[in-house]
Amino acid sequence: MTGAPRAGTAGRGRRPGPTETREAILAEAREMFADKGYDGTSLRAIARAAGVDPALVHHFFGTKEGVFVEAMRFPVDPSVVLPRLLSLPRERLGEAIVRTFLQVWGDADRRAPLLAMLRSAMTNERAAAMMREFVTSALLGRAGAAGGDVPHLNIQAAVGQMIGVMILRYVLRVEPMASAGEEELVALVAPTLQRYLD
Amino acid sequence: MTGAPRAGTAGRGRRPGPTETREAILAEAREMFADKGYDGTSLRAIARAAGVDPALVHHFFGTKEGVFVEAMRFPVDPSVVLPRLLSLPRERLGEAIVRTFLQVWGDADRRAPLLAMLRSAMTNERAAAMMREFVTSALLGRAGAAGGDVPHLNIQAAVGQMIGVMILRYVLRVEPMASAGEEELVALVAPTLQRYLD
DNA sequence: ACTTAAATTCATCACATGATGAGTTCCAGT
DNA sequence: ACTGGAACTCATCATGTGATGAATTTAAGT
Repeated sequence: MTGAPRAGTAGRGRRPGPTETREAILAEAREMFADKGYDGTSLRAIARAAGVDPALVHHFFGTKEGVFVEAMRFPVDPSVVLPRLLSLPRERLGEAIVRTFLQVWGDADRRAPLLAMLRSAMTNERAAAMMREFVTSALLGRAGAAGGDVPHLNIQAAVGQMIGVMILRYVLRVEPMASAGEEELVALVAPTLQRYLD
Repeated sequence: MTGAPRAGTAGRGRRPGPTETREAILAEAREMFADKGYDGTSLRAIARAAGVDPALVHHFFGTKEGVFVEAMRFPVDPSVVLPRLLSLPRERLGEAIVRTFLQVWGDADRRAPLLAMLRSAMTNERAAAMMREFVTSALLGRAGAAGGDVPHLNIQAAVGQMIGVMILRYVLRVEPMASAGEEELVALVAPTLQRYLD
């Protein structure tokens, strides 16, 4: 017997076969950041969840912020979605936006990075800066460039409405907001957006 | 010379004169909780800010949660404000609510506990529970009891709108929302609330 | 004046955190 | 077959965390 490494207690060194550990770590990281925010998530907890030594996380991503940045691949590209929305007939804009939000947030995988961003931005200045930047340049910038005559303040009121609803629905999970149906919510808040953006 | 304690390096034991340290600690705590949320604020940081030994914080409040609870004396009593709002003529409700929000949040001292609550609720389950409870029983309960025929979902949409705006204004501090005037905001979002609550 | 209680610090505990450097095992290109 | 690098763990550091118990000084109650 040539002292083959025990199966259960995989020791040191590279594992045989192809490796997908990096992706596994990222997946766990996304989930934990979404759940606890940047500051509330520890490298070691991520490593533990991925069944891996903390140093490996470091090996792949260098620093905690490195993990965060990689984990934040946005699940919705504004440069794709916004033009599509803006090309719609004006009177259907409100409804289309609400539907888009509900669809993206309704899917756990696409919701995770958004939740992570939102949670982290509340207590971490760096994350807040990212989100501020997103709101101002990705949204306001593009909407303005598209021949928009809508005041920035109005756009932000609309963004605020959506952020608030998402918080009540997915962070605080208050009823009945948490389990309201898509149609119900569209009927309720689409007119609000419509009014802001007219 | 009777080895009188040096003035600068106050040593052990009680300080002469009347004592207001407890309040000082609470004040710093409120500020830090508002700034960083529950998890982001450390007992030691509070103590440092108050110029006091960490153990003293413990002496007064027992545990970190104890500090939080004491620091969260709500600066607005729903059982006072809500009836006043609800007794107004229906068509001025939206405006009155927006004005109330802006007033309370405009004052740094009254804003602090609210910000603390909001920030903490995003990452801390216990704080989230407090806030959920607040939304459901303090708001929905009371509004329902006052002969309100407004669906809960509508009320929550209104709450969401206000939460979202406050986040953009006071947490992310995006412009122009951050420095918009009271009248401007009233004109913008009062009609939204009015529609939800009609 | 004496005694109890409150206010305050000091010295610790046990534990979690992010980071680093070195060692081991395997894969891929030659 | 050899070798460079990638994957992976271990041991360890310095620091920060919430909590506790004892010691000291002052204020209040009698």
